Amino acid sequence: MEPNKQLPQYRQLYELLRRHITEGIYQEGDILPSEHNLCVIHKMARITVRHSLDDLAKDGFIFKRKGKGSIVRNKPEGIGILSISGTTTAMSGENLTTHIIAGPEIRAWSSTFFFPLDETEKESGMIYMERLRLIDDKPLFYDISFIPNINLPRFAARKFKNKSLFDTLRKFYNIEVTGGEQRIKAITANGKVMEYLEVEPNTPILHLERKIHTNRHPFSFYSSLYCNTKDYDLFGIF
Amino acid sequence: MEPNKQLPQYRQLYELLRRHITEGIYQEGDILPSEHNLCVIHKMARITVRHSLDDLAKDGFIFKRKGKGSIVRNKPEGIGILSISGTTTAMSGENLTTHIIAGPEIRAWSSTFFFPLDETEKESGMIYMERLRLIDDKPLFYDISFIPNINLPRFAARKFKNKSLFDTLRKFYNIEVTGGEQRIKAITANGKVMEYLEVEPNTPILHLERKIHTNRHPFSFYSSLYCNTKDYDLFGIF
DNA sequence: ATTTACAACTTATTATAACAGGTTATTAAA
DNA sequence: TTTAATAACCTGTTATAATAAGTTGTAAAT
Repeated sequence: MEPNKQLPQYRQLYELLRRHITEGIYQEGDILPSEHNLCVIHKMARITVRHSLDDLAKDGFIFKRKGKGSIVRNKPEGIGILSISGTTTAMSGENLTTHIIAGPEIRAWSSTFFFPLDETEKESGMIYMERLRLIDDKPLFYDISFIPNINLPRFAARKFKNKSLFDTLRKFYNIEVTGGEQRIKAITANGKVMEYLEVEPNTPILHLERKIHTNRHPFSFYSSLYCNTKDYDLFGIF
Repeated sequence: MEPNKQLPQYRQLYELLRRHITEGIYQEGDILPSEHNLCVIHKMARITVRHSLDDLAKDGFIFKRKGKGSIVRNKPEGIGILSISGTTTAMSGENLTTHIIAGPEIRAWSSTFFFPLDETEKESGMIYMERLRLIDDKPLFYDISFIPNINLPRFAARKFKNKSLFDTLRKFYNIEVTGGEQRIKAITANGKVMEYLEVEPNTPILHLERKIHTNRHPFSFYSSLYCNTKDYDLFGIF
């Protein structure tokens, strides 16, 4: 139960290298230490190191060339929200703020929810939260979160301003995001979306409905995200 | 050089299981043979089997539960275009047709291409192709492909009607898609997009710009895809 | 000066092994 | 009958090892 045992080794190395890349210790075009060197440095088996590097590649931080090494990528211009990262960590460099519009508060599920729910989730109700993400004080995301109210003591009382929901879940509840599924479509702005994103009627808006899986089975949470892609694109790696 | 050595073992098993799932040999909720059993059946090491299963999970065909097994997923309603698969294979069950609008023909690159190009790509020109994908005779995708004209003999002469570009590249040129990057935004229909997708002006349309990486470094190809998400969502796993 | 051969790196793939911990069904105890 | 312990399965994680194959720089040969 010691804190460094909380995360599996491959995840620890992933987080370390990712931090070194985002902090600029490794820059674009730099070659990371070879897999063998990483083994020696961190006292890990090669397969463990490779697991970390494969995840870094999957998330777009590096690409690998046989016979050469693992090369740090040019950070994509867009927003990495389509990857596993939450929006806050993906935008670390820029002037991103978060505004709480509603909640967190406990509600009952809507009868027409956008993902199928199991009985446990339905019975427990959910924690509802509406947040607005702004870049340089211009609204960009309007995010509605639905979090099943299962063994999350004091959650509704927490403050989320400028904090990543992902980080909060990890830090206080040991919940790791392991993946998820999403539906994406283009809609036109109206009603609340129009109001919060401060756009004209019928502006095209990206709508994502996401189910986010965690390491605490079968705990998932849900997000309905509206994004004004006029100035920023969403960016993803596959 | 024997044909079954062309693909690495983990890829062969991936393709086999994927085919068995899409063909219905394994159905939703079924549990695949355990990793140990797959080892015995296919004479592979466990780590190789796991590589295959991890890829199947990444692409949304199965999910894994510790202590239980690898469970076949309910096929998502939407379109798995955000995964590594091309559109044709992702939609195998439904009435999907492809209509060639322009090309394939050799052109010069536009000076304002949506991804940065290296010198080799610029010098070689590209193969240009416009295709329309229809489901039940209703246009859904309008896809513009840009393929660097590097060592692809007779490519411009090939017929692509109802054939996946991905499959053609794999079959005739041994080019495997290994991943890619994409930018996503919502736009309003106008001009060609409006015409081909048969929508009213200002209909919201999903626009994807994709760079698709292959096993033949540094060969990538590019696609600009417009999608009418009125009746179908795009679906992705992360 | 140019080419070729080779050594020394790298990642890619595969193999075997072990232990931790979740799930399920059976068995034994209450 | 109900409950608790247990065995037998499963995946998750880590470790060590070996071979194949791509890349690069150096040294030898031309």
